[in-house]
Amino acid sequence: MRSLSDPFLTLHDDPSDAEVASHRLMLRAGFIHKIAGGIYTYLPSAVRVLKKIESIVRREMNRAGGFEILMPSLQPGDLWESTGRWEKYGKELFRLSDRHERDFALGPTHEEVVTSLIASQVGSYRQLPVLVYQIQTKFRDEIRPRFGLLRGREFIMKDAYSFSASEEDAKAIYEKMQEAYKDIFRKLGLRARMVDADSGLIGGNLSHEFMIMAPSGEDTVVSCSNCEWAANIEKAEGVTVCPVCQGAVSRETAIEVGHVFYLGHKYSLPMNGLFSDQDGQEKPFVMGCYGIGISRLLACAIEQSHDEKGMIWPVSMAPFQISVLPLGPVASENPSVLSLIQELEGRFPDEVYIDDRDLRAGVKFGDADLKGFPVQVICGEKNLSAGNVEIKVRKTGEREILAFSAVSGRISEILKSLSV
RNA sequence: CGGGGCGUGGCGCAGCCCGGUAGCGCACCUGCUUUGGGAGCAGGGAGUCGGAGGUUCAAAUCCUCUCGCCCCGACCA
Repeated sequence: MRSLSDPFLTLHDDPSDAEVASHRLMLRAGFIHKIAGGIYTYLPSAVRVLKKIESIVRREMNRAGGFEILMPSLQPGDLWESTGRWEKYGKELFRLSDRHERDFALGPTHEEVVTSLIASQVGSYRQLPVLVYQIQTKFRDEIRPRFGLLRGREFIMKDAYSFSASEEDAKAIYEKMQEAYKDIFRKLGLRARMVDADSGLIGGNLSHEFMIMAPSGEDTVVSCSNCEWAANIEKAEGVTVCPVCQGAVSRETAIEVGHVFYLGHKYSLPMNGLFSDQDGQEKPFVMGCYGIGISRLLACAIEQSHDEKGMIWPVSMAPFQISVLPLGPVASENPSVLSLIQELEGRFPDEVYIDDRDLRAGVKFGDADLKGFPVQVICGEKNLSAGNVEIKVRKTGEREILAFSAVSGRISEILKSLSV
């Protein structure tokens, strides 16, 4: 991709209405555009990150035996009546009515829709367990949307739902999903921590959250300095010593990026989600549900990895892995540079961003650091005339001067070393 | 919903207290010079001052109402 054709500008000044790093940097770097409070357009760079997050999530969900579906956002009110949540969900549910005055909701979550789906498709224990998931836009009329993509009224979520014949089977899936989530965050290059959690409006009596430690977090995690125990403060109110090993506990702010719930019969009972068991008896599905905030992860990655100059993307999520900066008027026409670009595009397909704008070096450096692609290839005239180019690693600031022929091989090594 | 703050070209702001018909920096367009860390000169385009009422000869400025946005608290991926 070439920068000349990129219509979305970067900003030199910080936007006045953004406080936290991810919000500020995404506005400055041209990743998002606000249309109303808590509602954003994702611009090309952000979309590329979202697609990368989605593809990692999708791969792990499929590996865990999930089937991808896509349920409607527009949901009939009666469905919500059937579980009592039309009342209980309160003001956070976006409600609307059609031309016949029938009630509808914009889905904030999909337990009702998915339970009615599976109830209609699955009648026998032989068909169980079932794991379905989707990646979709959710709507929640938040009390206070804030911090850009960290708390929006419209956001992208991966939600998965499991249906099992027995409690044991259901707990096995629950544990499998915990492992899948750990894999996902590790592959994304994020440091996440699993903690005991309260299950809130979704319900059930067992749940764990996945937390990204960050000063801008709205949650507080209480954790033991001695063993692995950790919990959301909501769950660990008043706790002064670790309940497992009696060790000392400390508190840290964090951002919730994933949540797994063991639901039991909470939705299957009121909604008549029944199957015939081995003994011919009708029994309710034992359910679980599992969410990951996809668009929130985009913001979290920045919260967890940035400096005063801008974003520092992990290789797995970077909009582009490589940016090429030809400096000066003749560098972008230089035949060696052109063939280097061609070579890079061949070896790293769709991962090369070329800043071929006719701008001063400082502007290009500033934008490259702001956008934070992992490796910068700097083609300045002095190095060019000696047959060399410079490589800079965004994360460490390390620079190397290399012959043209060595560049793409060296970048491969660097990307690999950054990925672990 | 309570408390605080803010709405003036795309972005950041000044002007408001003390009314006189809109200004600065960045960005954008044209030309010349410049070219390894956010260049210089010259010229140019762009704003119903969030909206509606009111006071006044005259309102960005004063008054009333309203809408929106941000931050702090009670909810959540």
